[in-house]
Amino acid sequence: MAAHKNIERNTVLQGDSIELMRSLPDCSVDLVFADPPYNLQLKGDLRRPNNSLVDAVDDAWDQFSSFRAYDDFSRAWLTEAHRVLKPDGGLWVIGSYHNIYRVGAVLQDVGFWILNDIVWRKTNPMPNFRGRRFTNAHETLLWCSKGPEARYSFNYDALKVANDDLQMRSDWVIPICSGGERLKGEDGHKAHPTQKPEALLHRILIATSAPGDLVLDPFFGSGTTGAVARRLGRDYLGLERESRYIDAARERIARVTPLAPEDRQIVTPRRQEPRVPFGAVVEAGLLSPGQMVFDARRRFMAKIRADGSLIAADVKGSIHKVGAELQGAPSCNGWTFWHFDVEGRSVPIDVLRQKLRAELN
Amino acid sequence: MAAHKNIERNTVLQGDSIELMRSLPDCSVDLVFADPPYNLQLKGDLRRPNNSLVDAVDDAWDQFSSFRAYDDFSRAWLTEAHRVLKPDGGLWVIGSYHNIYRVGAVLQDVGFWILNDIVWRKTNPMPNFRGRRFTNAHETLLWCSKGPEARYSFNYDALKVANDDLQMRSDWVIPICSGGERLKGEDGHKAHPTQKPEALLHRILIATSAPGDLVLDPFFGSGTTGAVARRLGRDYLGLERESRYIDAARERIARVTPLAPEDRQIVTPRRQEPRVPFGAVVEAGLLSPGQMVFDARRRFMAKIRADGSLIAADVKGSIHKVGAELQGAPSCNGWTFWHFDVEGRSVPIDVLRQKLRAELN
DNA sequence: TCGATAACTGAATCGGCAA
DNA sequence: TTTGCCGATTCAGTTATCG
Repeated sequence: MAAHKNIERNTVLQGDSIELMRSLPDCSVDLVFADPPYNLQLKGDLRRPNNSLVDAVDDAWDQFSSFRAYDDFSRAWLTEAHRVLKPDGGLWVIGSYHNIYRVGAVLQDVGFWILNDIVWRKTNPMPNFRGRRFTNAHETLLWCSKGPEARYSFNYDALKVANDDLQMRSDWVIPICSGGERLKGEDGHKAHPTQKPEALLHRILIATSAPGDLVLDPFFGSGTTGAVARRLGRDYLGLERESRYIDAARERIARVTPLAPEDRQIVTPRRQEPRVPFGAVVEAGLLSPGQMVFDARRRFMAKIRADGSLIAADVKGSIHKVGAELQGAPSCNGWTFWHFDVEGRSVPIDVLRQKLRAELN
Repeated sequence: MAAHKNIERNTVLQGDSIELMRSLPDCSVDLVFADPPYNLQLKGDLRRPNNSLVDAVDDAWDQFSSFRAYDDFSRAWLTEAHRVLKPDGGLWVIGSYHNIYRVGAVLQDVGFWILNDIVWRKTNPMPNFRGRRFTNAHETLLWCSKGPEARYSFNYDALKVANDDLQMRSDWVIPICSGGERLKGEDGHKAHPTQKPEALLHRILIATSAPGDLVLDPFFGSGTTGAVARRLGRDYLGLERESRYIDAARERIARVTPLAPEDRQIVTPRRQEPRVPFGAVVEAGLLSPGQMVFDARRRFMAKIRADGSLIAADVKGSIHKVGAELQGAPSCNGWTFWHFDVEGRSVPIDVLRQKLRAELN
């Protein structure tokens, strides 16, 4: 067996993912997040009805000669991921219908055990311009443990609180990565063709890792995993072949401010409420972990945490629960109770739900 | 090759799905809908495509042998489905994370071409009682053509209209089958463990079949496919092993009232409207040779000639070709690009085509 | 400076028919 | 089998431009 290096944390290694993984020791990472090439098989150009050209993913790294070749590639990196993962660790893989059925079958063959498949429902997908199919409005994530009997970590209560005390479902509604979050090169063009939204990684890391955990991303790309890991106090190790992506990722991660430990804490049990969850408001960046909220008359204050829970003195939980307990009331509608500051004016957080609701539906 | 029977329509055949499919002729069905089992008792059930028995019984019952056995089963029925399907036919398969990645990989291996994966998002899924995973709130459907170059039928316009004039997306929000729709046995218990909602089949049949089409369901179960096919004026052929399910399904389908042909009509696909050449508009005197047409913003002008061609400076040809060349675009729909004056207002020439179409019926 | 409007963009397996 | 032509086809945004 090859000599395995100790892992240096919070770095990006340049090279072939599979070879680099072979240099890592057994059972050394807590979580793997992988966004492998999708093997899109695009033929000609595609134009919008207004004749503009769609900027397709036609990079060499996404080209495979056959399903067989793609399966071999998948088996190679998934085998290494399995070896490198701690016994109680977790694996996440994201893909589309082009590749996820290949990847899913191979990861089962390699020994991983699927815990859930998660659907990322995009609020703003690209339309089907020719009207030949359904709008391809989602991507799929597979969440796995190391084997059928393996233990795994899942912060059930944190997610439930972030989801307004309802169990988090297997379908997640999150916009695609665009606007200010999207990394641009010096030419103003997108720095990476398939940058993932930070909200997606935020939910994944909150759900299935703890502060101090080591997260391996073998297809690091623009470094979304690293950026969110750093913000949430997780360590990361990125593997990436293209130096231009590595440069962009390093710069991006350096700009991230890690949250204070108390702001990334998660809660202990409890429960109830309706649609657009407060956690989504936090994930969307409309409010930030660490930011304060208060009631209309400023008698009570609470601090927002990374999982979408609130904390005030000895009370912690959902926006509803914390509001109720502070008032000594049996219940409370946190959406209308809690406010935040916009240029000195106090505004109920419900406006953010309405804003998000408009986006999500 | 075995002698293949002619297909009797709107019946349920009792027996092993794979064997029964082998008795059907090549290229004889328009659509396959399959809800394959995945809780198989791997005891002598499974046969390879060559009809040999899978030895899952004797092997140590491990993950690998069970996946292999399930793959063999999937390959066998998907191979037959592919053979039996017409060249322009479609395939739908529904499954959950337990089996859909096996099925998806095998159907690609067998030659099917994935057109979309569809997420059936359940509004009322069963909660995760132990709180160890995300609420499993969806199932996955795969929609395929017979191959990468194959044609397929898709009623784009009907779906768009049904969706408030927005393209139908790949995520469908549909409640699970319960209440009055759920078949009950004499004991009051559900008659079938995985009865699918009729709303799901309704959308599938409207989207990818036409009245009179033959729909094959090799795992007929409670007969949802048959019931919806009958209501929508499609023919069905069900295959099912268990006689108790067949009895329930036949009774159920007999109670269905087929829609009147005019009620199952869908919007006329715009692509299928009768073709009207621009020359016919000129011949009908709706526009005159010598008259000028121009684009909406009056950046380009052209003159109509007697043969129904346009001329602008050094460019001449069809309404489409001249529009494309003037814009420097690869193509152009001349009907919507070119306008003419009616009482000072600028109107696309497409209104004249529609007028002519109405006269021609 | 501001509001209205135009232009641009996103992991996309995106024609059919006749000659 | 290949070529050429007809003509059908987009949603939710963000950024840039114009008045």
